[in-house]
Parts: sequence; structure tokens; C-alpha cells
Amino acid sequence: MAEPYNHREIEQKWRKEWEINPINVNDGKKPKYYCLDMFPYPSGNGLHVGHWRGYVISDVWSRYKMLNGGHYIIHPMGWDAFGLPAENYAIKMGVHPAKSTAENVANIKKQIGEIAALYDWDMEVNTTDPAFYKWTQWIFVKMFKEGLAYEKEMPINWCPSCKTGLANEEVVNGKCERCGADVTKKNLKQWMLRITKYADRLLNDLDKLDWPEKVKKMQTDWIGKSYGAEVDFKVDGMDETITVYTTRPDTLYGATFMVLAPEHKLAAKLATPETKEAVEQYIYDASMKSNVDRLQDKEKTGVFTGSYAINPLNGEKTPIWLSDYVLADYGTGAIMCVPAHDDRDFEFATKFGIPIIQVIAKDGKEIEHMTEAYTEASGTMINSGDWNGLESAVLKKEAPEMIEKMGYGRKTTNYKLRDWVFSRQRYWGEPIPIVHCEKCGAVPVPEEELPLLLPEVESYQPTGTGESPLADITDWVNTTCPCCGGPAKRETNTMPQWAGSSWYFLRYVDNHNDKELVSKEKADKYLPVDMYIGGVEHAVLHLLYSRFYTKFLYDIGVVDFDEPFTKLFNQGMITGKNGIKMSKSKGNVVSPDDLVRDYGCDSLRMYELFVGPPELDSEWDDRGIDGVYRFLTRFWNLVMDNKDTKVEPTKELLKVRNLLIKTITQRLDSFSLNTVISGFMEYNNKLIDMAKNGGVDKETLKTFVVLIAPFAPHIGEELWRQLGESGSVFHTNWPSVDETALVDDEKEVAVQINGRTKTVIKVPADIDKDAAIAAGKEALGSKLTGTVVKEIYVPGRIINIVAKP
RNA sequence: GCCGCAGUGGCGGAACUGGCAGACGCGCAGGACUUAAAAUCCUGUUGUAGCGAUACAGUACCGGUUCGAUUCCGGUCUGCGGCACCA
Repeated sequence: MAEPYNHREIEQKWRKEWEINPINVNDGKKPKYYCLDMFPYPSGNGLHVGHWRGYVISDVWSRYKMLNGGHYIIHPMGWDAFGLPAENYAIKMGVHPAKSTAENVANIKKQIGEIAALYDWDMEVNTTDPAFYKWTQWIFVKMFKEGLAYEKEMPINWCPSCKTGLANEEVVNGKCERCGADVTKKNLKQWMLRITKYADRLLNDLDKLDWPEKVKKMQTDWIGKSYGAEVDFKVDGMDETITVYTTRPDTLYGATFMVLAPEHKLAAKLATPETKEAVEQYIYDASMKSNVDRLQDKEKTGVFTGSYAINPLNGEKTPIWLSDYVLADYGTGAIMCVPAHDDRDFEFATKFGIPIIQVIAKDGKEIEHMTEAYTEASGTMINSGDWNGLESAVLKKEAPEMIEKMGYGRKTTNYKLRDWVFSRQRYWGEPIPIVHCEKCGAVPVPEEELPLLLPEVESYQPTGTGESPLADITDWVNTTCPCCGGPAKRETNTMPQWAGSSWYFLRYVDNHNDKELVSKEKADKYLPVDMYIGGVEHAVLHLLYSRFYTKFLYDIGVVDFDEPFTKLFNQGMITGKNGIKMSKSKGNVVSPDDLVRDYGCDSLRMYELFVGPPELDSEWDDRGIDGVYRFLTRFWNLVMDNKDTKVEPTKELLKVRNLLIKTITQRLDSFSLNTVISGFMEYNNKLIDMAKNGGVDKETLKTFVVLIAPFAPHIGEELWRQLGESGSVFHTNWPSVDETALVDDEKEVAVQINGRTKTVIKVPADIDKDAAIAAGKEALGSKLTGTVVKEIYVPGRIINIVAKP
């Protein structure tokens, strides 16, 4: 009897051995494969089984790429360590965030070590390391010089709990993405990044990415490109023009009123003496509303300014209203309203008694009593002067140009994407490297003076006034202007957490370079990322920002690719019972540490994958790991009991071996990792059975060991040696399928009557249809009654006899 | 409200391109081994009827296409995710 499976001993043994003789080495000849995990925020809570899953997936994939293709694997790990949680922790405990961050990093690094992943810790980066954020600041300076970073005073999203401004992407349902507090508006001078300049490229280049369609669609929707026209309306009796944006210029004849956002610059000016008071009151009320109030208001409100705009097409006077359903910062902040063909305009017109003119015939006619807007762009134009009789769908496309030719406006496009609010009024972030000089304005810190170090501070407490805690450090704030040498003040806002994570993946491959962000040579050799693995929650935040940064760095010649992540895989979340997200406060966090101790790393790795399809959320159930552990024990026994086998491979054994290779490889390639594990179990059962009845051959056992090695590296390596091999199992080649071994002489075919299976028979693989049908009928015997009307034979699968009684 | 994804045994889930529904695992039941328990091994496990081979029903619901539908089409319900007055 061979020795029993002792996971602790084996795992310790190989962990040590791999440390001395690393298996993933760059000999300069092997092709590279860059497999990247989204780097974690080093939280004090440590890792739970959900974090593990992503890291296991990427490690399995890395090891597979190493075996199948002989790649040198770039598989780094680092720390996204700036940001609010560390700062809040520091405030609470009175400890410097740098200190708590360092402790957390050490702890999580130890936990990650338990996964036995191939991480190359020589490549490690930390966004809070001055040697790293030097380049985060450098990118900002470059953006400033290119006109992509600019200052602007405007009402921004403000989280009253985090006491900082937020980017649009960080506001979810009117609430702060981080803490869930209701987001309000605040007027602040902010640094902005002109991401909108890249809107078209960010949209179009999605086509060349091997990403989940879901994420591409989310980015497409977020960018929100629309096609339409700007139309100029003259204000009656005033020397003013109001420009509106519309995607439905075909309905221009149906515009019966116009609405301006209360923030529109003409809003107050349009008031007449009679309406002045009401208009000013409305503008004031709107300015007091928070995002959440605006979202919760179901009923439309508005006020008539007393002025009229002239529809350029027919000269009609249309009343100008103000309403907060029109957004100030989209399009021109003013819209033409066609109540007959727009739901919102219909609601508004109905409430305030404004005429409704139908200009597109529905089902060929004019509706007598309109109860809702007809929003389809299909039907013939009516009540539309020269445009009568045209098709709405055609006109919708052609109208922008027609309007442009007539001189009433121009063809244009619009985006939902807004520029990126980049200032945070918090301590724990990269200082924005700008100096404000009264004479020279905003001046960047000279590149050779970077990094601009984050100074020590007495209190990290956010001030809540819109100023960063850095503003209190007068001897840091007061400086000289790099431009004129006169007295000047430093920018005291810091960058958002996304700043470092938008480009960190470039730095891993050249993390000690203090002359360049990344050297040309290394960038060419090792970048971009071939496979990026992480949660879907970053679909429009981190993943959009990273694409923007990469495109910018491409434009200024730092890298010669303009998309950072060729392939993306989003793993699902591991949740507690009933799909509840694992969190400390819910008390449902499952720690991997105990499971590793009791079952071993290999078992936990496999179980992480076995719980469900990797792209879907899965509920964690501790009990299931027993099944994987039993499987590994049985597999261990199978190999150990037969390691000295002298059995020659039979035809049957060859077939099983090649089917195993084929099944596992196919499922791996399609990322169906849960069924890879069930496949292993199935073939393990089969081989145990064959071992008892006639035995198994050594080559089949070796093959199995190679296939399982990426999933259970320790047991794989140990059994590989037990089978008499001297080198590492990871330096061998992924086995290939011998198709000739899979050719059958006989096939099992289901015999059906009217599509219902009655029996299964064996037929020669090359049998022809008539013979197959005859064999099927014979097998059915007396079960086949009535008149046969049709006979179907699908080679190797089905014989179906269609009979009528 | 709009867009996307999903709905299969007691549970997690499988089923390649329309071809034997429920692989694999958990749990459960029975048995073997044991003084006993744990571990391990064997057998069974969608429902209904039957001792039984077997028959019928069955992939959220209603309908359609097809020799044949978990898979394709139309409609309904439920759950999850994204967006949310974007003109």
C-alpha cells in the first residue's frame, strides 16, 4: 500500500523547492504572455474566498499558457494603496496611513502566498511609493502641457460624508460609489481631465478588443454618442439666439415650445416684468436641489419665461419655459419640445396646457385623442410644410444636413461622457503637481523636481470646506513660482484613487526605472497585457480610465499601442448564503486560511473553480470542498498504486487518454473551468475502474498529471516525480490529441419512435442509412406499431422512426 | 421606464452546431468494514404508477416552428446587473 495523500507535507515541500528553483524564468527566447490581475486595495480585513477565485483563475491560466505554448509568464502583483479607506482608518486609529498600508500589504502578501501563484514579486509596485507616483504626477504634468488637464469652477458632485468631490463615474443612483451617501452639488474650482476629447476613439476602438460584450456595451452606453442637429432659434423681440440640440430634427415642425435648463445663461434674461419674480424663484429653487431630489421628483415642474422663440422653419412663435428636466451640461442646455413625439415633452405639455401637434402619421393617420407620445421614427410626415409626405425614418437621417444647408443650424453629435473631475479634497493621494502664481497662473512643477512628495500632516481630517488638509501646512503651500521665481502657492488638492490604477500595468515590467515611466525596449518586449482578469464592477471606472491613459501615452510616444488590455475576463463574485455579498458587517466572510490548513491549497484552488461558472456569481458552501478533497485523494491513490505499472496501453486506454486531453483542452480554451474540474473527476472515476479491471498504463497517468498540474500544482509536481520524471512538470509540454485514437468502430445510437427514445443499439460506425434504419426497426420489434411515414438517421447519434397509428 | 443576463432534481450545477435531460459534486437513504464511531468502499437518489422490466409526465409559464426543442421564434411572469429626464 502506497503512502496516503498528505497535502501539508507535499505543499510545504514544493513551496520550498520552487522558491529555490523558480519555474517561471525569462530566458529571453520564450514568447511572453502577460496575464494580469486587477491589483487589490490592501485592506485591513485581508482576503476572503472571493478574492481567491480571481487569483486562482489567473494563475491557472498562466500555468496553462506556460505548458501550452512554452511562454514566459509575466504575472505581477501590486498594491492600489492610496485612497479613502486607508485614510479613514488612519483618522480612526491615529496612525499614519503609510504605516497601516505597509502592515496590510505585508499581511495580504502572506495570504496571497498561500495560493501558490506564479507571482513575480520582483515586479511589485505600490501606488503610494514616491518612486511610483513620481510617474503618476509626470503623466498629469504631460496632460497639463497638452491641454488635457484644466481648471474649472463649476457645480460638481460632492459627497458630504467623504467630504470630497467625485467624478460622474463615481456617482451611482445619485449616491456615492464609495460610502452610499446622497451626493449633493457644490461649486468648486476643480482640476478636470479632458477625457471627452478621446470619446470617439474610446468608442471606436472597443471593436478591436477581445472583451465581454457586456462590458463593451456598458462603455458604449456610458460614452453615449448620439447623432443629430443643432438648431438656432431667434428670440422674439431680443437680439438673442437660443441653440438647441435634437436627435429628432425630423419633428421640427411639431415643436410647440422650448425648455431651458434653469442654469442656462439666458434663463433670467428671458423673464419679462410680469414673470421676473416667478422665474428667479424657480432658478433659485433648482439650484438648491440635490441629485437625489432631482431623481426622486416624478412630477415635472416649470415656469414660463414670458418670452418666445421663433421656429426657423415655419416662423411660429413658441413659448420659452424653464424646467429642471433639461440638463444644463448636456447638449446646449436647451431643447425644442415636440410633445406629440416625446414622452417627457408630452407630459410637460399636458400639465401646462401647451398645444400638441402631430407631425408623423401613426398607422397612416393622425391620432384624434393623443393619450401618449408617438415616439417611433416611422411613418409619413404630416403638418410639416415642405416635408409633408416624406418618410420620418429617412428624414431623421437627412434633416441635419438639410437644416445646415438652409442656414438654420448644423449637423452634430453629442456624448453623455463628461470630463473627469480629478481633484479630491483629501489627504491620502498624489499631490497634484501644480503651483499657482498670481502672475503666471497655474504652473506645473518642473519634471525634474518630481516626485512632489506628500508632506506629513498633523491632521488627516477632511476639512469639508472644499479645501484639502494640505492647505493647513503653510510652509509646504507657500513656495516660489517655477516660472517667474515670485511667491506662489501649491495646489493642495490630491488625485483620485484611479490615478495610479490607470497606468500601473505599464510599470510592472520596468518598476525600478527612475529615468522613464517604462523603457521603450521593455514596453516593446513585454506589453501590452494579453489577459486581464478581475471583477465586472470596474466596467466603466478603472477600465475606461486606463484606456484613456494608454491612448494619451500612445499619443505622446511613451508606448506604441493604444489599448492596454487585449483580452478581458470578468470573474463573478463569490457571495455568502442567499447571494449576500461577503462583508465583515454581515458576518458572512469565509476566510481561506482555515480551508488551506484543513484541505490544502490544491483542494481550495480546485474548489474555487468547481463552485460554478467563473463568469457568474456563486454562493459559497464550505461543504462542497469535501468532494474535491476526496477526488484528489482518490487521484493520488490511483497514481501511487499504479506508478510502477507495466501495463501496455490498450486501444481502450488510448481512447480514454486522448478523450481526456481533448475534453480538458477544449473546456480550458473556452474558459469553462468548472467543467474542467468535473471532467477530471469523471475520468478519474473511469481510470480507477479500469485500473481494477486490467490496469492502466503509465503514459496515461503522466498525461493526467500534466493536465491537472495548472489546477493543483503541488500534487501535480509531486506525482510527476513519483512517476519517475526528474524536471518540473511545468517544463514539459501540454499533451496533444491523437485523433486516430478517437475513431470508433462502433457507435451507440439512440433509437426513437416519434422523437422519444425507446432503446439504444450499437452499430458499425460506417453503417449506411438503410442498414441503420433496418437495425433500429429490428431493435424496436413489436414496439413499433402503425404506419411508418418517415425515417431519420443522424450518423452516429439518432435513428428516429416517425409512425402514424 | 429602457438595455443586458438568467430561470433545469433537496442543493451547486452539466448538456459541443436542434439529437438519449439531469454529467460531476454536495446532501440524503441503504449496505460493507468496525466492539463502536470517524475515514473509506459499494448501491440507490426528478416525479407519479408498478415487486419488476417498464409506462407516462417533466428544463419558470402560454403558444409556435420541427421527425425531434433546455437549445430556435412570439408572448407572459420572476430574479439579478447596468443606465436612468442625455432631448
